[in-house]
Amino acid sequence: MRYSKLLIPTLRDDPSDAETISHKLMLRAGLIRKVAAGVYSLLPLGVRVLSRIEKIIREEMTNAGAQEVLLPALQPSELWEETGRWQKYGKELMRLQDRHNRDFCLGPTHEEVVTDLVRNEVRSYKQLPLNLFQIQTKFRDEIRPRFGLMRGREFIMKDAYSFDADLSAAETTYRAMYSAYHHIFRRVGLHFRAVEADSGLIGGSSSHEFMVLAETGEDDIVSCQQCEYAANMEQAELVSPQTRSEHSDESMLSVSTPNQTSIEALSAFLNVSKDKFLKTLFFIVDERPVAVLIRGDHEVNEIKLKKNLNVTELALADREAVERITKGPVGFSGPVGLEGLEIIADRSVVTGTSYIIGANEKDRHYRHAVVGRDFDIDRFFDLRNVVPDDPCPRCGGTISIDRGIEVGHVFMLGTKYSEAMGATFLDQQGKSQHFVMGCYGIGVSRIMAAAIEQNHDESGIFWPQQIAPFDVEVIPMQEKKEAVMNAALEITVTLEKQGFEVLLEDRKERAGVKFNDADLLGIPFQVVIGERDLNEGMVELKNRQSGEKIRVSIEDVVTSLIGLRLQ
RNA sequence: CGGGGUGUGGCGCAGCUUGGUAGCGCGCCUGCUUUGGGAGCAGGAAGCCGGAGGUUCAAAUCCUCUCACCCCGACCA
Repeated sequence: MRYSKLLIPTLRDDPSDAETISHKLMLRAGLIRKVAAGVYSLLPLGVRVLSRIEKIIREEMTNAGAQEVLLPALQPSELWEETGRWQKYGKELMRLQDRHNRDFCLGPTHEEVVTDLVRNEVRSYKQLPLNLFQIQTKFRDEIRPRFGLMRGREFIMKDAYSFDADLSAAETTYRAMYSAYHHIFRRVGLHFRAVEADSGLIGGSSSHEFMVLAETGEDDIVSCQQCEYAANMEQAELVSPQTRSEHSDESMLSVSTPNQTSIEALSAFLNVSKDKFLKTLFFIVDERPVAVLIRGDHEVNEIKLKKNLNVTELALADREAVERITKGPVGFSGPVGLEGLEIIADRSVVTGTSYIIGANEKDRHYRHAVVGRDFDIDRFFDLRNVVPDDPCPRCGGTISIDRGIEVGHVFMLGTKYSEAMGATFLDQQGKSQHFVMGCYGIGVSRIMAAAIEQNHDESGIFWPQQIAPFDVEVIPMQEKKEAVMNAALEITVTLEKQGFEVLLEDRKERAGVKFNDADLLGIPFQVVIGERDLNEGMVELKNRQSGEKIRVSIEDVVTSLIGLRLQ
């Protein structure tokens, strides 16, 4: 393919509205252009990358026994009413009405549509297992779209839904998908890790996320240095709390702490380490307040809080609510004297231990407040995020916390949707049973962004071979010289015959421009053809990632590249 | 939604404090020269200064309102 015929609008400067590496480079390399916040056009090079990713996904999904369908993006509200998600999905659901004022949404996910399809068409256990997948545009009105393709309001997703006769069959399917996902992410050339995850709004029992390790990731991953344990921070369990017994025989003492409203500030002001404090936070659960106590050096994990309280919605109380509950200003809240609400605490808060707490009074805190003596806690749970000092919940080993980008997610759904929508089949005994379902997502467009996050340098992108927009870029230095251009054409044709996709840099540009753009685009190999070398029958072969350049004879170029190509 | 920031030729920015002819670099078009890591010279095209209202003889600049986008937090592939 000729460069001069392709729309590859590269940019010299970083665009002002991009912050992350992948976002900047996708704009600079002419892969995407923004249309609105979280909405992008994919340009020819972007589409080529995407197609290659899709091809790998299709192959692996098909190998794992799934079959491709294409479900509608436009979906009627009725189906969503059946599962209750028309209400529950909230503002993230892109809703619209047709000319008859009937409600529709643009699908953020397809459990409803696929379950509807299967309940209508599948009657017998003999038709199971069934696993349907599609690669399609999803719509989510994200609270905050960001980082280009990383979190868009419209994005391309591969989603698959499996239907099995019973739990053990469903688990077999789940494992097959889990392993197919490993193949997929290995083939697209990403460094990733599968971690235990929360199942979120989609619901269901067990779930794993596939995380690409990268600084710019939006998730924290907890993983053990010694054993195989790895989990999303949202999910990461904590075993027995570290028991600290700081008994104090002194009675509770009110101290002056003018304007010290944060643990950070208090710790400095009183010269006491943060773990000696107890934070008192208020959450509104089903319109009722709950006080949550947690050590000053810890953070509340809202996912765990929701699970332990067995609710799906909760919110941090606003200033007004806090003042009503504590009868004191925000920033000085404490558990002493609170009435009419449940007080719960993280398990690291230990009965009999003395802490510094808010006094529910402006500019005052209490020292020597002892749990069980000066105030009581109704219930203890695992409520906090893991911190680097915590032991691995499985083996007690050392853990590390890294950033990751979620590119895939597999869920065991069970019968949640089949029950809600009355999707049943007849088993061998002729008895009606609900399908046991699983669902499996991959952020296809996000993989493109994640790949760049992992594969770039100061000059630009270096694509993993398997998903690069082209395999080789052929660069004639003096495109006007007939001999040079002929050699370039000849090499291009020969490579194409060998199955390479080749970008021929035929633009009338200076050498520097071609080199810099080539490095920016990140095609894995560059064949540089210059008059000087050509007179000796040689060309230059450059590996974009390593920067290594070798001189090879024209006859050997193709052979060399075949040797370098990953199968 | 809360907090912070930015909107000026295609891209990156200056000008705004102290109102008075809209500017710079890159890119783009023409020509000549150059040609192995973002060329030089000459000529040229291109901007309702995000939008609306106001103040003023006069607004990119001051005031009010609005919209869009980016970043930090709660959601997720």
